[in-house]
Amino acid sequence: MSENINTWLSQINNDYKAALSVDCVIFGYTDADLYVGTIKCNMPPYEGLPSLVGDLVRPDENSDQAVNRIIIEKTGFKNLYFEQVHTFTNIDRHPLGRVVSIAYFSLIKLDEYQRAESSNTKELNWINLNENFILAFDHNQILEKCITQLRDQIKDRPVGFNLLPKKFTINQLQELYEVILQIKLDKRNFRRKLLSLGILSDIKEFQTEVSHRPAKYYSFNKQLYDKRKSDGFLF
Amino acid sequence: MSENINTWLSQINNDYKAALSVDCVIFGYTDADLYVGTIKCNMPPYEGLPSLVGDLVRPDENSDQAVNRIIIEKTGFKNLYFEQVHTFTNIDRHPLGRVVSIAYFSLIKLDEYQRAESSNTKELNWINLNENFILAFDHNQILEKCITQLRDQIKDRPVGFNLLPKKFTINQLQELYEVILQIKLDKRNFRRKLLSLGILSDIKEFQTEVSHRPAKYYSFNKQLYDKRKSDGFLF
DNA sequence: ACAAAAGTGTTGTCGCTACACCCATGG
DNA sequence: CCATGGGTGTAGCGACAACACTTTTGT
Repeated sequence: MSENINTWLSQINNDYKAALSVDCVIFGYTDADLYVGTIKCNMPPYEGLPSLVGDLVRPDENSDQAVNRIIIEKTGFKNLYFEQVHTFTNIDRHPLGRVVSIAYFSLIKLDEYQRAESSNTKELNWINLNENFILAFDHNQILEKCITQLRDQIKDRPVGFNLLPKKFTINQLQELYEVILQIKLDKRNFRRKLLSLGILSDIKEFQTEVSHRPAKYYSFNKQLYDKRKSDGFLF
Repeated sequence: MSENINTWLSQINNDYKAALSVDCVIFGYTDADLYVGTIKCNMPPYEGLPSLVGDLVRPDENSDQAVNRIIIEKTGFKNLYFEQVHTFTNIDRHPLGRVVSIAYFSLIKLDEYQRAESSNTKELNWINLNENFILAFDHNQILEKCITQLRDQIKDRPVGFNLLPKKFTINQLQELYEVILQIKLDKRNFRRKLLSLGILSDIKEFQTEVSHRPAKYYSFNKQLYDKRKSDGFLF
């Protein structure tokens, strides 16, 4: 930091301060498509446009806590996985003054969201990422960065596992990869690869009430993952 | 953002604001080792400890601009490549109050730094990353995150090229990789791999005044890189 | 002629891709 | 018994790792 405490104390006042906000890119996915959850912006000059879900970070919380709060508020999900992506600091990014925004992404299975959607959760508008659309503020830019990051991450980190229910089938995992990366994967190769990583636990459960051969459920084994990570690499 | 402008306007005052700072992890490398550039902290309770180079972001600049300013101040290098890594927001991370810090990393060849070190650049203390040491504030944590990021990045992005002089030899590039990743690489395989990427230009120049066979200089060809990136993947 | 770093090819292995059919269940 | 998605094996190819000697320059 600066060499002099006094410099600090004086600078830290007034216009050296900024409002701190977080913006969440909440991805929602179905069998076929990837969406982003938005709300309607009511601030000129962006009135009426969709915007990402965000809020100011309160004085008594850090940004992760703020994100957690917002996600619970908007989706009702209490332990959703999320990651910090990038911080946007352009001086004119917000009409009301200097607002710095820390961008996060998260991901949710859309039919679970709809099933869970309860009395008190505010409704999100889901926009299909295959369409073109304009968001308020610099939110298109934020969204782009988050999409890129999500795609990069999923290729060499088990982000996908954090994003699925505790138990899932290999095919569900594959669908998630396909939707995120927008490519078609080979069933056999995908299964072989993922199982060979040795980070999935066979929990000896099967689907029920499906009108076809029931699939085996697996869960993500974090211990094995951490162990393997400390040895060498992964994926 | 929030649904109501008034919410915004009122909240944005007072204790909802934070001081905004950047901290730079300036890596320095030699043939054999990787270092981090530090200054001496004079703020209790961390007085006397080394700390990362950082400063407040001024009201008229964004965080990238602040980083650029700091790097020029401390190293004299005008176009050093740098990247944003992560933002640290814990409420008690700074003794003087709420200071949010955006972490960046950069990288410099140590002998160039020493050669260029001029009258007006403040001196940095270079700490070898193989040693154990304690930094002021949460700077050890910031440093860790930056090291991880640098290692991850270099594996699948041409970060390395941005970090070298405009013209460099393949062996210099290899040394950089070896120092950063802390592994020994095979000369032939490295050369083959890098040349096969097709993003290096042979600039038809050779080392001079070396008492051994002079090496060919290459430069990073950004056009080729961008082209290749838009086709498919890379590395 | 010697020291010092630059530069060069081949072979085995492992992981990825491509591809088509049988299995278990519900209706 | 039919429809639906679950689950399996193999062969060819390409990328990566391992490995030692010759070349060019300065002294």
